[in-house]
Amino acid sequence: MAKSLHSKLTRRERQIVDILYRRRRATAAQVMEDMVGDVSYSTVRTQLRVLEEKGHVRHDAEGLRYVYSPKVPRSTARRSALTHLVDTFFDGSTEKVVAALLGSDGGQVSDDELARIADMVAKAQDEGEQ
Amino acid sequence: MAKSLHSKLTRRERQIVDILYRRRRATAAQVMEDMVGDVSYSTVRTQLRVLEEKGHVRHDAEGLRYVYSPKVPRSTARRSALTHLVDTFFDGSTEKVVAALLGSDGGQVSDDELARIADMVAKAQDEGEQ
DNA sequence: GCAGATGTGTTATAAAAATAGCATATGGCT
DNA sequence: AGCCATATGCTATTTTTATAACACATCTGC
Repeated sequence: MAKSLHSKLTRRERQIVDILYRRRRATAAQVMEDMVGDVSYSTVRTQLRVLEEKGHVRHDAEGLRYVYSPKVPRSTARRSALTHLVDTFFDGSTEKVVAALLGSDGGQVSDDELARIADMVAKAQDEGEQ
Repeated sequence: MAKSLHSKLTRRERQIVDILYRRRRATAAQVMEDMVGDVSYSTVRTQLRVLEEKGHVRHDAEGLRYVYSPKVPRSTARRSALTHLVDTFFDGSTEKVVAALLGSDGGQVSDDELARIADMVAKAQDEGEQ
């Protein structure tokens, strides 16, 4: 099994990369905005640079400023994270994840809801993955 | 939004706690077995102790030895992790996660498969969550 | 009842991570 | 042209993490 990309990042690094995945791309200033707790701009920049050195992140120089983005494609990271989560918390059971996703109120899944699943899945598939 | 429990753990700590979630409960020796790379028994024990001090893990003294388990209920950690993953990689879209789970071969979802989802969900719900 | 395997308690230390300061460059605005 | 806000480049330092050694306790089989 391919080891998750995950595991090589430190706490802060993970936090930053996650922000980049959410935003797709962001400047140091934007990343800083999204950080919990207060971290100096300088610190964030340093982390981004280190992340780049380690090969986890890249930047495009846009005019003057750097716009950072994760080097690993979102779809790849996604699958990796999903696999890890399913293994760790759901005994490798896809069904259990689906159940957890749908039963977020802790309640039962009605027939109507099942019908909705079909629609959701079909729709998501149509959208095509970036 | 409640911040994920996740974020407070270091890399190794996260790795260890994940092992505990997979196994539900484990001795230091068992945790060591599951660790990637080789880490000494002593190291693992130290980490477990630190995790316990920090309140992430607890142990039951069973006869002589300690059996460790995560302090945060699996179901809670689960939901938290799932939420974080959905937000980070799936734009908060439950549908997209379901699609990713089902389309693991990158292919389309057939009607048969949709029928299977219904079964899976119903089954998972029956099992009831621990 | 003793030797060896398997545990725990405690403490030390090297390595890595997190944080941030200072110097300098650029772009826009008046 | 000069100033200010916003950037980057480089470097230093503190804090945290990760690792493991050593000492002592308990159980097990002979």
